Amino acid sequence: MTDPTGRGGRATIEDVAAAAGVSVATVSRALRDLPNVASSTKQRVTEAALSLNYRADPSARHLASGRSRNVEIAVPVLNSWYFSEVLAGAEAVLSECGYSLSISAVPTPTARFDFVRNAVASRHADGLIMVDLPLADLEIDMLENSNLGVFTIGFKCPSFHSVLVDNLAIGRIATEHLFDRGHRRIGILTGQPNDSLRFTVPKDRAEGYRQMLTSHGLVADPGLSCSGHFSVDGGREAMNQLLKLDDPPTAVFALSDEMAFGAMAATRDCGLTTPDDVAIMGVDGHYLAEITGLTTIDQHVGQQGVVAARQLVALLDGAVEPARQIEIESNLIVRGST
Amino acid sequence: MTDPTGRGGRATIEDVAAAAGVSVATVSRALRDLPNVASSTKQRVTEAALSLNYRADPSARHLASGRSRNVEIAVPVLNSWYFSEVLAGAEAVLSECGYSLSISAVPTPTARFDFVRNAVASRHADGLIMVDLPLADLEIDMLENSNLGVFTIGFKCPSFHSVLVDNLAIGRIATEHLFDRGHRRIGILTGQPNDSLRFTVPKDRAEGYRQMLTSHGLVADPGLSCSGHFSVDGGREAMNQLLKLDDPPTAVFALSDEMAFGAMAATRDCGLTTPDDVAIMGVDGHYLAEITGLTTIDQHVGQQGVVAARQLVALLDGAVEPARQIEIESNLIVRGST
DNA sequence: CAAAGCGCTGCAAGCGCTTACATAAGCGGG
DNA sequence: CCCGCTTATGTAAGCGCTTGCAGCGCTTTG
Repeated sequence: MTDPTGRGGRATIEDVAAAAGVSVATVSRALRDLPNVASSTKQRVTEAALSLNYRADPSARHLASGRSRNVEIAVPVLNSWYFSEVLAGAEAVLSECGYSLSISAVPTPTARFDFVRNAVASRHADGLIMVDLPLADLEIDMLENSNLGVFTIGFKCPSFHSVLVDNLAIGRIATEHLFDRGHRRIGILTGQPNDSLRFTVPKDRAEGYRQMLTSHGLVADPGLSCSGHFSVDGGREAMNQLLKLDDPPTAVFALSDEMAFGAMAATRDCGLTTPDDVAIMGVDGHYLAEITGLTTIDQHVGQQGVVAARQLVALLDGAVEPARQIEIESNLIVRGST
Repeated sequence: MTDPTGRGGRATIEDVAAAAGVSVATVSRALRDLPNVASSTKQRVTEAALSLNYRADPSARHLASGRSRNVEIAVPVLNSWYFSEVLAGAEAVLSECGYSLSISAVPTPTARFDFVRNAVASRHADGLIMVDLPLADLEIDMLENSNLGVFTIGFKCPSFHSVLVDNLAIGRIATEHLFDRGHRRIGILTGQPNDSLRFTVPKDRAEGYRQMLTSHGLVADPGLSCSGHFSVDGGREAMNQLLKLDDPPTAVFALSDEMAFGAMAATRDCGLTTPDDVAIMGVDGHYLAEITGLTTIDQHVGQQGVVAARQLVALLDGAVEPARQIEIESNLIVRGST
């Protein structure tokens, strides 16, 4: 088993062919379960491949067939709960389907442009999954002309398939929940207005919030809205702003769980308690929301990665025409913070 | 710019050669800054490549040169703060150095074996980074005979280069800190004894804890030690055990921040407060430790990924012989929980 | 019984690069 | 002025696969 070929444990298709007493073409066909291979031959080849620990070279395969069986996933940052959850979901499906997964962190518009251009030009992947990276027109153009399979997660792009949550509904459900709890002064911690990432997400959720207030005959008080970075610190700072008000809100809707964590910390630092002095809720279904008692709206992040990967594989394997837009359901989880 | 070649935006080296009026060999050399290319020629080639948006096909390059300029990183799970932090650090360095990054989740010993075998046989990467995945002898054998560059993070493996923290010291420092705070009944939340992942980590940290107690003339009371899964829930359950004791510890050393989060939740659920009723500290430098006021030992996880990647690139590029074992410093961060 | 069809296999031409090796200039010294 | 050396470029042989096509032996059919 240890290095039978003397080439670093690596056997080529020719070694297998020699061992099985057939041509390389037959080996290739047998190992890929193509038709027109006698079952006795297939068995001999399979055994030879197994005993040589043969695995087809992905690069050679790519070069010859035009398909790399690799997909690349781009996220704004890697060290974030949200994106690692997506990654985990996608990886599970892709490895299961025999695809390899490359990752890239794409933190700026420039990096995004370079990423797209490189993906199109180098063609090292058959498909792309872009997570929370709204594309510029030029980038869309390049991708459209590239015959790469493209899926987006977290933002809509008419040219490509996408996996989405209904952020409008999320905003409404959250606000409704706080309203049901008796709150009438409901604040909101939104994302940075000109945040280059997660573009439409905060906008839509905030819009849902406004809609729900309106439908209850309330008006969205701009004074109760504070924007910060989509992060723990952003939430903390924004919350501090709201708590400084003469008449602060009795409940706050944070647009992400991490912002909500920050808000809870800010609240605690001011000597206030949750939910008595101020109720707080977030969105995401963060794994620490349970432990911190945070009410949240679970948007099944891992599932988004799973679905996108599954559909992308279907697209690349040409089995079925996958749905162009898939909505992942989200659901309210009520905990102590409200 | 949009699809000048009519081939999905993809130009080959031949297109560039034609555009620059030279042979493909010259293009290849010019674009890789090899010597013996006239600077005028190099410029013409560079311009042609730019205007065609040419990027060498990585697979063709791999096939021809034997080097893939790809590294693969294997982690037990992807959706975990720790591993995503490592990933982020490694990705930043690798992409900077022109390497692509493939990832694999390797949750079981079987998966690990398959991963190693596949990496060796398919040879799709030049190098491997194994994070917290102690290798079996057979796997070490395969890798040794494979001329893949191998780096390990979080565990020692004499055959390969590794990036480590001094877990013994971490255990000592943590215990010392609690001792300094006046605690004499110091409990510990350790990892599962037969946890197939993060093998030696809990063992070493617990050993440091014991050493420090001993050096202060105390004995490690086995009754104050409780093992659970290296996770929030694991910490919570283990802490619940300790709190049920007739004479519970006044301070608890959790072997990871996530366990500490669980422990804090358990404490709160019992109506006790931190640090007055029981002090708690963790290890990691988790991004939510600050917000939760958790005293921790920052082990600079992202930095571990950075260093491993940087050294691996040096190894693969053959520039310098990288150090075989690199220790990342860790430092105590004192917060409200103690 | 010849022709046609089918199942299985081999041959060989690439896929887009890299890299030995060959070749062609240009240049200075004997 | 020729030889040998250096420098710049081209030629072509792969790298390890896939795949269109041809070919072989059989069975089926008119």
